Amino acid sequence: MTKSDKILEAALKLFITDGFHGTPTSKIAKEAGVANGTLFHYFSTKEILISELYLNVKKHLSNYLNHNLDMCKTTREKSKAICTKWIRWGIENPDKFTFFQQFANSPFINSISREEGAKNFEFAFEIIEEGISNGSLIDIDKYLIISILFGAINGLIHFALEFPEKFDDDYLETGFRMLWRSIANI
Amino acid sequence: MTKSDKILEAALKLFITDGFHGTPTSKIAKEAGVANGTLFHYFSTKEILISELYLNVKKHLSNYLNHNLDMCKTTREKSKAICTKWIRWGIENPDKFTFFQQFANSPFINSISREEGAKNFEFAFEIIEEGISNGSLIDIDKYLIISILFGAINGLIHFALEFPEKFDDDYLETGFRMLWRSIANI
DNA sequence: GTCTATAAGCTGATAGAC
DNA sequence: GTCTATCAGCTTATAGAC
Repeated sequence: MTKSDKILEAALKLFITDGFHGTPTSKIAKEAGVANGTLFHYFSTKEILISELYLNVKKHLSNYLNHNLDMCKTTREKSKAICTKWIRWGIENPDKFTFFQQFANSPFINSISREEGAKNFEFAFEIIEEGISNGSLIDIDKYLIISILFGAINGLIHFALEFPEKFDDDYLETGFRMLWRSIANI
Repeated sequence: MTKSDKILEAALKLFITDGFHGTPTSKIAKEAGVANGTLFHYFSTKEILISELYLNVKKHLSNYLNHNLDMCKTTREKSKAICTKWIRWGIENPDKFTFFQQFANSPFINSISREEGAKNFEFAFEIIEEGISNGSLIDIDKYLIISILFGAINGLIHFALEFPEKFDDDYLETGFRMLWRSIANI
């Protein structure tokens, strides 16, 4: 593990407990086991460190969602794969999930363009588009479908993180059935 | 408007653009048109100021949701009233909504107990319970229903704030129909 | 209650040796 | 690339006059 990775890992851990501004760079360096100056060698400002961490986590999620996705044929299968994987990702990576939510609801997100935000997630939009044109999804704005889906998935992850004993395959089944009923054209 | 209210108003405005730690108390006082010391006369620490603001906003939302709710009879009517009002509240109070989201996803929320978080929203849980027992809602954990609903409503508000021209009565109709289909027992 | 003045402590970032 | 030493500026909070 490179020093750069150690710094990002330490930052993630501290950010979710103390917040962005509440975490001094000195503390990040200490937690990462590197000198203060080393941090600024890799990330010239604190803000750059934060956005690189965000891009990192976003990439990690999109890779996770994309994995083996081409094995699914119908819109429903693809949607199910994405939704359940997303929830799994949240449960398996609670720190990354929390950071993602924190960042998405922080003023930092404004410094990132909408294109950059949607980058690596084009495949999700394509699936929604495909579903609308083949008639399996209701015919409304694809961004609206994504917004609702995204919000509901966050809700499912929040619940499962709060009550871990209730999380199992059944939970994923039930959860997806609820999501699907809200967007399916039936 | 009291000085105390002016301080809270200024804090809300600054927090959503600069973040909690990114907003100095001196700036809040200046924006509110009061002296630095006056701020600490009303709120002995910055943290207390932040949580009081949160309780304030939460109360504002719950009052908004509760208004004339007893005119609704069925579970569906009550649910619809709450969901559409919640979305309206978000559109009419974008600053409060943004602050609420920011706070809910910040480390500050951890200093507040779950009971305190759910306070003033007991009526929503009661409606869900009622719906489950009278068979109009699917029979799953009420906290799960709330989590999904809450997430999806946030998604609907986010979308409407981003594309204000798409927000109208039709939007609320379509939005609620989607939410209802996911939780209704049909 | 409201203000001004102030301090102790911390923060992001730099300089320069190795 | 990595470290130590250091600073200039800002931050929360207090003290005390009015």
